[in-house]
Amino acid sequence: MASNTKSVALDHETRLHEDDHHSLKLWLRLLTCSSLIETELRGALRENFNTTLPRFDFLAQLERVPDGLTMGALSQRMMVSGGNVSGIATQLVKEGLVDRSPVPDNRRTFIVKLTPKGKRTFRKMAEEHEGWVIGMLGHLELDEVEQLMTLLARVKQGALAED
Amino acid sequence: MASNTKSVALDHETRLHEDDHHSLKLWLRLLTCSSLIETELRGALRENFNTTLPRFDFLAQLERVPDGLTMGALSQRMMVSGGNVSGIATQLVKEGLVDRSPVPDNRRTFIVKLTPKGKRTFRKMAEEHEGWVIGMLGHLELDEVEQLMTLLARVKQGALAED
DNA sequence: GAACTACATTTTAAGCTTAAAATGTTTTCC
DNA sequence: GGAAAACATTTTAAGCTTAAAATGTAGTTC
Repeated sequence: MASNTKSVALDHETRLHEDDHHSLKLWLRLLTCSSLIETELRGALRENFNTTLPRFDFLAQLERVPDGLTMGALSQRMMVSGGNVSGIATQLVKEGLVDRSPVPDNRRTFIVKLTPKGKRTFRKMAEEHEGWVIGMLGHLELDEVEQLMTLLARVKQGALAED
Repeated sequence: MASNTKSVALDHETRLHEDDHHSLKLWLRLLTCSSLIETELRGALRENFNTTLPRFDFLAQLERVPDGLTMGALSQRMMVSGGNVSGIATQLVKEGLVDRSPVPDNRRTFIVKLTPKGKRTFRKMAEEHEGWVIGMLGHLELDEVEQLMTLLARVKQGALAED
């Protein structure tokens, strides 16, 4: 017996001091959780589909909006800089998964949308992707998930207010 | 009246469908929260101290351990690849904030530790850093933080089990 | 309508990050 | 003790990411 079930993982939280503020403890636990999940998803996407998380994210946002999105809207939704989206778009267009075309009324803007190939490719990936996420979070009870969603909404609120 | 308090933020969650699995919804809310906080902290570190989050993280881990850490231990705690830590170490050594020296008994390993200058520099940054984090998370009640810590421990557990 | 300002996007330069290969060291195992 | 495996770190190449500058377009204001 005596298998030590206490978590002794080495992660962001290791840097905490006993007397650090609870906000800091919370932040580092949050960061540890998202780092773990992100690393797992990135690896799975690479091994199974030879692609990356930002590319997947890009396609995921577009799949939700059949009429497409402007570069700026996509940048907001992906929570990354405009320049970043620009580069990823260029690649996905070259790979034939995405179409980027000008709009008639405003020559500054471009609309990106999935091509049929992009839709097919994304759907295959999305199915497995969901499975990986459930593999990591599916052990939580439904009421635990609900509590988390509510509490994280409060976190989001506070983080957004800080701008 | 009638100010719409409902969040209409554009973020990772925008890509969700109504009928997506609750695990996926939870993951995207978690990711949105850490993206928001990370972006805020990155910007504040740059504006106030002309430094970056990974550099700060590196120093923070070392400050916790006066005797220093091996490159490998640091890599685990920062949750990034060894090569990544290697590059950051080279910079911080050049800036005089960190000392990287061989250990006598094992010529493969290196121990990194803060220099006095590194300690001073870090402490100045850490104080403000804590303030920024409290600015974003301090509005949560103590019992909300406790619930989050418990629930996120469950998330962490599930994400770790997936290896 | 000319000048100014704001906007949408792309480009650029610098730094972060990873996976994989390379290097050098230590341990294991016959 | 020599070969093979494991280990710790660094290097490399490719891709991600950002802030800031550049480009081109639209709106505003006098």
